Amino acid sequence: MSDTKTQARRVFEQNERCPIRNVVAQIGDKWSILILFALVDGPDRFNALKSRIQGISQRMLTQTLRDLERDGYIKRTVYPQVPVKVEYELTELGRGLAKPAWQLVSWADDHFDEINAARTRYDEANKQ
Amino acid sequence: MSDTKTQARRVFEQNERCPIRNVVAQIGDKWSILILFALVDGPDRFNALKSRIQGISQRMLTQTLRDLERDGYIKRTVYPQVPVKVEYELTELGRGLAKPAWQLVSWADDHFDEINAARTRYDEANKQ
DNA sequence: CGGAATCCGCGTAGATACTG
DNA sequence: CAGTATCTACGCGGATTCCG
Repeated sequence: MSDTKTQARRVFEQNERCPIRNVVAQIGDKWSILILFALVDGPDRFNALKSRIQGISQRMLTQTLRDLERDGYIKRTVYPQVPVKVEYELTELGRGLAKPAWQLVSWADDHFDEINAARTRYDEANKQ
Repeated sequence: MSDTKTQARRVFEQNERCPIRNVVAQIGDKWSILILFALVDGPDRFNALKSRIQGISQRMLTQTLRDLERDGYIKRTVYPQVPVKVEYELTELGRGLAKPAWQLVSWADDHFDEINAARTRYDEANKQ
C-alpha cells in the first residue's frame, strides 16, 4: 500500500522518467500490443506477421518492430540466405510485458458489452 | 488456455468489435490512464485535476473526461451553486479497469531501468 | 523477402480567447 | 469555476516507389 502510494505520486510527474507516461506512449500506439500478442506463440517472419495483422502497412510494421526491439521486447534475427529470412521473437522482457498487457485486454474483452452499453446510453442521452 | 486461444485469434481482426484494438484506441491515448489513476483515491474537481495532472490542457482534460464518461468509466456530477462545482469520480467499471491498468504500469515501473538499458544499448549499437 | 525513402493527408492536441 | 469555440501545427500513419 505504501508502495502503491509511492507509485501513485509518480503518476503525475511530467518528467520523462515517469514510467506511466513512458509505457503508455510506447505501447499505447496503434500496433505495438497487436505485434506483441502476435509473437507470444513463437517467432515469426516479417511478411507472415504482416499478413496476420490485418490492416498494418509495411512501413508501420517495420517501424513498430524497430521500436519494440529498441526497448528490448523483441529480438531480431537475420538468416543470411537468398532471399533473406528475418525472424522476430519475444525476449524474456517482452514475454513479461505480455502478461499484464493480456490481463488488461482480457478485462476489456470481458466488459466489452458493458462499455458499449454505456456508450449507447451516453449517445442517446446527448443526441440532438 | 483454450479460452486464451480463443481470444488470441480475435487479436488480429480488423473488426471494429475487436476488443484489443478498441481498448488500446480508447485508453492508450496520452491522458486517459493518467486521469483514471488521478481518480482512484476518490472524486475530484475539474481544476483540481488539471493542476494535479501536469501538462494537460483544459481542452484535453475536458475531452478525455467526456470520452471516459461516455464509456462508463467516470461519473460526472454538477452541483448547481455559484460558481458551479463539478465533480468527477470513477464508476464501478472505472475502478475495475484501473486494476489491470495498474498491473501494467506497475510492471513498467519495475522494469523501467531494464528498458532504458536496452534503449541505450540499441542506440549505442546503431549510432553514427 | 524484407526492408528504406519519399510524399502527403488527416486527425490529435496545443494555444488562445471568450462565456454561463 | 468549468467549460466552449476557433485556429493552427505537428506528427502519425497510409500509399507508393525503389533497393540489396
